[in-house]
Amino acid sequence: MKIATWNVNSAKARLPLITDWLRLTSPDVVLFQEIKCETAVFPGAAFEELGYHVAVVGQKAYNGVALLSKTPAEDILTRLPGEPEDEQARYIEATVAGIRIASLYLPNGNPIPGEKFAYKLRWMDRLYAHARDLLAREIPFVLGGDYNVIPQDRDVYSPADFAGDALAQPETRAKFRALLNLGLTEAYRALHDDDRAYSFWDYQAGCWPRDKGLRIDHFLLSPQAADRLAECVIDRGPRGGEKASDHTPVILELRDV
DNA sequence: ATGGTTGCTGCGCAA
Repeated sequence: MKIATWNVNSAKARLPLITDWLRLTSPDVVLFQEIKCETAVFPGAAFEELGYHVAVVGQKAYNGVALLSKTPAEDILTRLPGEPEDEQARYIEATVAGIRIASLYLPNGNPIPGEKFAYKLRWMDRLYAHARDLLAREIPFVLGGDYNVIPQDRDVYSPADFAGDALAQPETRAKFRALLNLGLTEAYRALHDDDRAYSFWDYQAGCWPRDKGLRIDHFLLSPQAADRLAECVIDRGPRGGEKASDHTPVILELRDV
């Protein structure tokens, strides 16, 4: 089973690029972040035409996540538990082919200090609690998306430039490590030891042509999902095209059972 | 380079 995650930075602005890529790559499951539209105006029909079932949680202008699947998604959860008053559309999770799969858009958290960083840390605590709950229930799962976390200095072109950034703070990294220490596997790093394996390049200051990127889009796997881990690759192709998102897709391959 | 770009919105904000 091939599962892709992609922060598309507007589903509508990126629609032709996305559909071209789906035809080319044909993932079984696709996780989008930053669709930047309300649920009702998400261009789901364009994906249904390609054979996908579509589950969406959107909001006006900001955030928004979606989960596409070639087989139907069941038991769809549209919010991360733990803070009922949180209205931001950052989490969707469903069962596809017997596995819980989530598309998540973890808060950016800048600037620091401030309410946005506090929200990021709370959100990470909620993700931790939820992952722990799924583990306790022995439910196999894959948590994919834009984590807005630079796990290690090697995952950014210039650690010094990000020393004051929410994506690389010690507290941010500690909470990400805590997730791993629950027994989760970070798919890309489990298989690859290379540097410059970026998934995001800022639009500004020629970051893409200069390869000044960050690795912030990740897949975290439960032990049962990790047993099936076959490959994880970053597809830099879509970042180089016209009207590109600032993120590029990451693709996970799980062996069939 | 106290710069630079993009999307959505509504004449700024988030990334």
